[in-house]
Amino acid sequence: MPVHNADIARAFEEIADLLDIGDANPFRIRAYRNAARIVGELQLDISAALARGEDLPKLPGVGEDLSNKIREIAATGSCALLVRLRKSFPPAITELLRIPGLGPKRVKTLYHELDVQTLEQLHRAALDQRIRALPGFGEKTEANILDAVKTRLSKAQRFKLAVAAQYADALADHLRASRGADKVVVAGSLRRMRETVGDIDILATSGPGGDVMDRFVRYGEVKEVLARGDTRSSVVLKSGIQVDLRVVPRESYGAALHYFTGSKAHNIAIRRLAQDRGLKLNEYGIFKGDRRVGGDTEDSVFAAVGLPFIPPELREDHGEIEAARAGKLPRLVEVGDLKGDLHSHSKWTDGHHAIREMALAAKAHGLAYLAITDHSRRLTVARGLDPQRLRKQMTEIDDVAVPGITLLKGIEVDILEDGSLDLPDAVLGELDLVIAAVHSKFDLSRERQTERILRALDHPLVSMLAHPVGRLIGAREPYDVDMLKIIRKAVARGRFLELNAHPERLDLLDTHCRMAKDEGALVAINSDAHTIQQFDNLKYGVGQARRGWLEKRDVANTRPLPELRALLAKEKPRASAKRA
DNA sequence: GCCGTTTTCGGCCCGACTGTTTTCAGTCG
Repeated sequence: MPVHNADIARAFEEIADLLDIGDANPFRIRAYRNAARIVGELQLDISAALARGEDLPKLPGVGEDLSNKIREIAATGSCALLVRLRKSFPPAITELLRIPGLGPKRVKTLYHELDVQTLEQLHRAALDQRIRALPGFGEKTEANILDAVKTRLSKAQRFKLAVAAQYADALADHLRASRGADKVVVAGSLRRMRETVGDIDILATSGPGGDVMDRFVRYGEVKEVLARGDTRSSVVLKSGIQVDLRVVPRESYGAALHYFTGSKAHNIAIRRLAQDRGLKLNEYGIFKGDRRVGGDTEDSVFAAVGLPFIPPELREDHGEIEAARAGKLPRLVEVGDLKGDLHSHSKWTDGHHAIREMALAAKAHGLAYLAITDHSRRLTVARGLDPQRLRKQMTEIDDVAVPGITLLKGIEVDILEDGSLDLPDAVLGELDLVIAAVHSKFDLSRERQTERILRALDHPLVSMLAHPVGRLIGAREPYDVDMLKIIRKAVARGRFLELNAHPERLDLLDTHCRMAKDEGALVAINSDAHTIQQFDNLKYGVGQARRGWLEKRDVANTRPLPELRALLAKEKPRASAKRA
């Protein structure tokens, strides 16, 4: 059984948790948490690399000791320290740390005084009112614990970006009408365009005497107020999502926005840089001694540590600080760069609108070309097209003339289990582009699934691979594939990789975008629109692309139509020549 | 546990809110 990076990361997290409960040196604990994060986000498959005889790369914050532990876990699946720690505390106890309000100190007390080891025992202890008598606990704390355990036992969740954005935008609008409110902006992981968010962070600036905080906690959607202060409050909305609001003076806007946008790892790295320069950075500004030297804008925060502005999507401490210092930040792709959309559906299969309506909507979104790519026959639930209906559809596309936008004839053709395509070459050859997609047999082994897709990419008529890992966020796991092999095949054969912008897909993943860029692949950011409204989703695809460091030149559909056609033709020596 | 043209020892990001306390520990982001 191979040990994945995630397994190593999980082992380090558990060590950190157990050390935490055991009152270890906080900086030692931090070292393990840092290593867990670094390993968990690493592209390189560690155990595979070690198995090939390669050495571990130098990882920041991972020294000799932790490197040895990584090797140990990669080889054995565990490590001696973890085994030893598990003997000093019951292993399930780390679950208790996930309860909001419970940290290592309280968990330790609960364990020593009440022998609480599991969520169920915690629940029982709270119901029996045994917790309130403990030192440092009280009735209120006990009630909060009981509440938190109940929701935990039901389930905690993350929200999809597009869903959270709806709640956030509505609430931000509500707050903008506050007395004294100046700026109201959504920050946090939403601003960084993460595919899911755990909570919503909103920042407001206000002069004295404003009522932003009052309006916030009295907002009609609020189910519960978790905390209420002058500068910070937290609420839970009826939808279950938590929202934190921070209010700062106007001059602190930039420092607060930077701080509140995160990520945490990025913030820590930037604060270290500030420290190195004898500066102190907090959410109120940049300080030299007691003197405030900046912080009104985010630019001033970066400038204080000698860096250019770093776009929010890059702020994960994934090399953006080093790139900024070297003047090598990417110029990230923007929504306005998109000239067309290469994946959409119509009433012919499972779309909801006619081809003409889709064309008008795409044009209204500023696009110059749109590919109609309905499903192929195997997808019977979508009334997939057989060659006959596909040819009929081509005729209709020829007849639909919407000035200002060009329609391309395409298909989203199923990749069958053996890697062959669901329609004959003859009809595929008549199209402008062919998107190949996996819609069945998601659970093939990594080897077979990868081979299946590689074979499809080798097919001379294929232009692009749709939603490469096939996951549905929160609903279906990605299929197991060797993405590096797939990306390299796409490069070798001149195929595009899709970044499907549908909020439930966002597939390519951000990490795969970066891999694709490094390998020189071309990505196409497509809406996969099934309705005229869904062209709006392109912004989420662009957000994901930006998280993956993609620039305009990395994205195929930023090209004007003639260039795109040339790419499609060049990379597919086919059709006319073949039929001749 | 990591790290270093000011350091191989002594630092390690920084502040807000809650609840239980009478001045602050614990937790969170």
